[in-house]
Amino acid sequence: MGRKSTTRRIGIADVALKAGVSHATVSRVMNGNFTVDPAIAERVREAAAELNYQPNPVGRSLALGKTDTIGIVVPDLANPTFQAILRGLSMAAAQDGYRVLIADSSEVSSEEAILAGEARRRCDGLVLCAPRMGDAELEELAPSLHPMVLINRSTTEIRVPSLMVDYGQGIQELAEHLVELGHSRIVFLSGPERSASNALRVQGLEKFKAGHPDVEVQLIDGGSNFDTGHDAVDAVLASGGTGILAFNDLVAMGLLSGLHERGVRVPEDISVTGFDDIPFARYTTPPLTTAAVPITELGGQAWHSLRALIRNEDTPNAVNTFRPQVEVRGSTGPSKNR
Amino acid sequence: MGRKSTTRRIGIADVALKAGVSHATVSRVMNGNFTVDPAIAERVREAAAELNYQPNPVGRSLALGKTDTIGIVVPDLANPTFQAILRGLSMAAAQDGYRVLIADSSEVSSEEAILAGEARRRCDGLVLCAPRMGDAELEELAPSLHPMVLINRSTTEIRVPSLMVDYGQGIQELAEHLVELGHSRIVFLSGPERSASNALRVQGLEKFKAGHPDVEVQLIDGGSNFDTGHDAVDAVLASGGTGILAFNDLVAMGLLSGLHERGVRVPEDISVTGFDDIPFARYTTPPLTTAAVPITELGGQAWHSLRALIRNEDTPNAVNTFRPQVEVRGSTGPSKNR
DNA sequence: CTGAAAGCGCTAACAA
DNA sequence: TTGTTAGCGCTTTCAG
Repeated sequence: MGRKSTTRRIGIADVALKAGVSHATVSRVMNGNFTVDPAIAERVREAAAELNYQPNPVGRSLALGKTDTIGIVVPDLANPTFQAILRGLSMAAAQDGYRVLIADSSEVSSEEAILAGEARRRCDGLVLCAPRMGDAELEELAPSLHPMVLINRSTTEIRVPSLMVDYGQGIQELAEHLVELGHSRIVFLSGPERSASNALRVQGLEKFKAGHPDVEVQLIDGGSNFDTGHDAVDAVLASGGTGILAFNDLVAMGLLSGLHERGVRVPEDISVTGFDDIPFARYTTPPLTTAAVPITELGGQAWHSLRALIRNEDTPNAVNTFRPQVEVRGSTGPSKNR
Repeated sequence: MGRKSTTRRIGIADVALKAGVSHATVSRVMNGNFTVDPAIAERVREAAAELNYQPNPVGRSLALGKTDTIGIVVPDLANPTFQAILRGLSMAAAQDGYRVLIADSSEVSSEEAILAGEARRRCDGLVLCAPRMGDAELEELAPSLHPMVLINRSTTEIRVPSLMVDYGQGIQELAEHLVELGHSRIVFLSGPERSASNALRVQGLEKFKAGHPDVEVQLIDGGSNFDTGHDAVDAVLASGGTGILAFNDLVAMGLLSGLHERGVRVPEDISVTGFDDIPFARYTTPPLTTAAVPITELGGQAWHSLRALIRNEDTPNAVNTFRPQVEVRGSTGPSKNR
C-alpha cells in the first residue's frame, strides 16, 4: 500500500518530529489557527520552511471532503467558444482559489455522462457546457451531478442553474439588420444538427419570418467550422440570396474566404453576418458584422453561480439569459436590388 | 471532521454491508481482482449497481499515491498557441485515462512558481509551458517539480525533458522566402520582451543577416496580439520595408487589417508573414504565408514524454526540437523593386 | 478465497 | 494551549 517509495515526500509527521510537537499542532499552524502558542508556532514554521514542507492536498481533500477543484465538460476544446468559456471560468475560479479540471467529450454525446460523472467525483462542482446528450438523459443525470451549472441547456431540476445565450434573439436582430439594408432574400447557413443553440437560431428565424412574410428565408445545412462556410459557397451562390446569416463567426470566415476566391465582393454583391464576435471577427476583410456574445464573462458568471451552489448560498436564478448584441461592421451593406 | 453531511455519498462500506462482505472484497471486485469467488463477485457487483456506487477517487488517490491527473501551467489561456497545446495534451492524456488541471499565470512571472508547485502537488506530473520566469529560478525550481516536461524552455536538470520549437530556423526560412521574392528591406515586428521564443527569432535573424549582408533588416518593438500588429502600421510604413516578418499570426493579422484600412495592398505593395499557422491563417485575406508549427501534436508529445517520466521508463530525450515549416500563401509576393 | 487491520496525509473533536 | 485519537474512503498486506 501507499506510494512507491522513490524520494519520499515530506509529510506533516516529519515537520512534527523536527519541531518536537504533534501532527495536530503542525496542522493548526499551517491553517493559521491562532490558538497556538506563538513561540511554538514559530518553531513549527521554521521546521516547515527548513524541510520545505507543503501540505499534501489529497490528504487534505479526504479529511475536508472538498477538493477546491471544479470540472468543466466541453464538447470540443478546439471550438473558440468553449475555449473562451473555459478561460472565463478558470480566471474567475482562480480568484477564489479553485482550479479547473477539463474533460473534452470530442462531440461524442455518449461519452458525456461518463466524463461528467468522473469529473464530478474528483471535484466540488461541475460546469456542463452545451451538452449534446438528449433531454431525457440530461434530466436523469442532473441530480447526481449537483452542484452543477449548465451552459446553453436547461433542466427542470430546480437546483441546476442555467446560463443561456439568446441565440434566437440575436439571429432575429441580424436578420432585421439585413432587411433594413434592403435584403429580401436571406439565407441561413445552419449549424450542427444536435446543437441546441442551432435550434434556438432556427426558432428565432421562424419568428422573424412570421413578422416578414415578404422576405424569403432559405436554410442550408452546414456545420460549425471554417470548412462548412468555405464549402457552402456554391450552395449560397445558387440560392440567389444576398444576405447570408452564418451559423457563427467561423462559418462566416470560411464563407468570406470562399466568396473572395470566387471574386464575389462583400458587401457589394453579398452581405455576410457571423455570430459570437470572436476576437478574430474584427480583423477579417472586411470586418465581420456579427452578434456579440460576452462568452468570457459567461464563463465567469458560471463560476459565480457554481460558487453559490457550493457554498450553499441562496439558490441562484434558475435561468440567466445573455442577450447577444449586434455589431455592425463591414461585411454587411445595402442590397443591390434595393 | 469529514464532509458536511448533506446527502451522504455512497461509500465502499455501504456496498460491503449490502453484499454481506468486507470492504476489502468490494475493493478487490471493483479493481477486477480475480482472486474473488465469482458468485461473491457477482453479488458485490449487483449491490454496487443497485446503490449506484462509484469509488471515491480522492480516497483512492491517497491510498495509491497517485491522482491520474496532470497539471499544465500556461502564461495566458487567451493565446491560441497555448490553447492548442492544452488541447493536444488533454486529448492525449485522456487516451491514457488522465485528466488535466489548468493553471493560468496571466503572464505574471512571479506567480508561476507558486502555481506550478500547487498544481504539481495535486497531480502526478506537470507541463510547464513557455514559463516567463528567469533561468536561475527555473533551474532551481525544476527538481522539486519532477516529473515535469518543459515547453519552449530548457534546463540543465537532466530529468526534465524539453520540447522546443526552432523559431530561429523558422524565421530564417521566412526571411529567405522574402529574399527570394526580391525583397531587400525586411522588417521584424518583434514579440514580448520576456518571451524566450522571441529571443530565438531574433537570434535566427542575426544568422540570416550574417548570410545576407546586402539585405537590410530592421526591428520594431511589438507584442503578441492583434493590436500589436494593427498599431504598428505607421511604424511599418515609415520603415520603408517591403517584407514584414510578424512575430506571429495574430500580429500579422492585425497588421493585415491595418494595412487594408490604409489602402496598402498585400502582397502587391507589401508582403507579410506570420508564424504558427493557427487555423485562422489560411482564411485571412489574403491567406497568410506563415511558418507552421504542429502545436497540437506538440501537446500530445508533451504527454508522451510526461507519461514516460511518470512510469519511470527510459529517460526521454533531453531536448526534442520541432521544426516549423514554411507555408507559402497569398500574403507574400514579388517585390516591386525587384 | 476472504476478513481484519494498517496505513496513505490530513483535520477536528475531545481530553488533558 | 497541546496531544491523543478517530476518521475521511480507499488499497493491500497478512493471517486464517
